[in-house]
Amino acid sequence: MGKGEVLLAIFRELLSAYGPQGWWPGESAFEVAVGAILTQATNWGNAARAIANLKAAGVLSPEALSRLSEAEIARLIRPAGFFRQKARRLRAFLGLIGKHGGLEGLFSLPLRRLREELLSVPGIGPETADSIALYAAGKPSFVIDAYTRRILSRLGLIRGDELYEELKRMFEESLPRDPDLYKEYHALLVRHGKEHCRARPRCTDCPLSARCDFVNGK
DNA sequence: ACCCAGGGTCATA
DNA sequence: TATGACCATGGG
Repeated sequence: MGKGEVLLAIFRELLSAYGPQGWWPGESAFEVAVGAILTQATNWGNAARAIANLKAAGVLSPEALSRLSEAEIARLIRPAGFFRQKARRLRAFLGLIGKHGGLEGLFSLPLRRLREELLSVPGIGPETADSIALYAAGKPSFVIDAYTRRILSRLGLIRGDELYEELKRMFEESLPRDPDLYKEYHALLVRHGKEHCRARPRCTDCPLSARCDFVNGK
């Protein structure tokens, strides 16, 4: 079985074990993009509180949020943690949106350019850029995170020290270029990581145990 | 009293 | 290139 087929098989096994994750049910593309920044190194529940605050304040749109100062944004998103940094990052992102005449303009760019533009924003790195491109813009851009790296590493499919872009390329070359597949796969990897593949190995059995080097004592 | 969470940046070496 | 410090809240 080639690596591509293995990755597809793993996807089917995870989907069968956990079911569809229904990730990122934002009411707008902007809300989803804001969520991608707010959830950096932060529990989603905390990011969701911050989003609820923005919504309650009626500023969950590029136009409305742009009228707030950095300090005002910081106050609203406080539950998300790192709130001063994230307020600055949100304002930087708003700057990019303005530069392209709105979110529609930005998201109508070809994926490669959209990714470059997102990465040019201070505070938006590879994972956040891919999360926005995939979950907010609906483009086929696979998201790599710490869970993905750890899971593949435990399965013996990678060494673990590969560069972000390298792992991203591996998934994208192995899978059909389908945004919905990318979304579900990443969400399933996070779900599986939380439940069975923490930093401290303590699992003895899981949906992927047949493939797992750790469980099999290697 | 820890540990951790859907990262990224910057200063060092 | 590669570590370490830093950012900060809330839940388990």
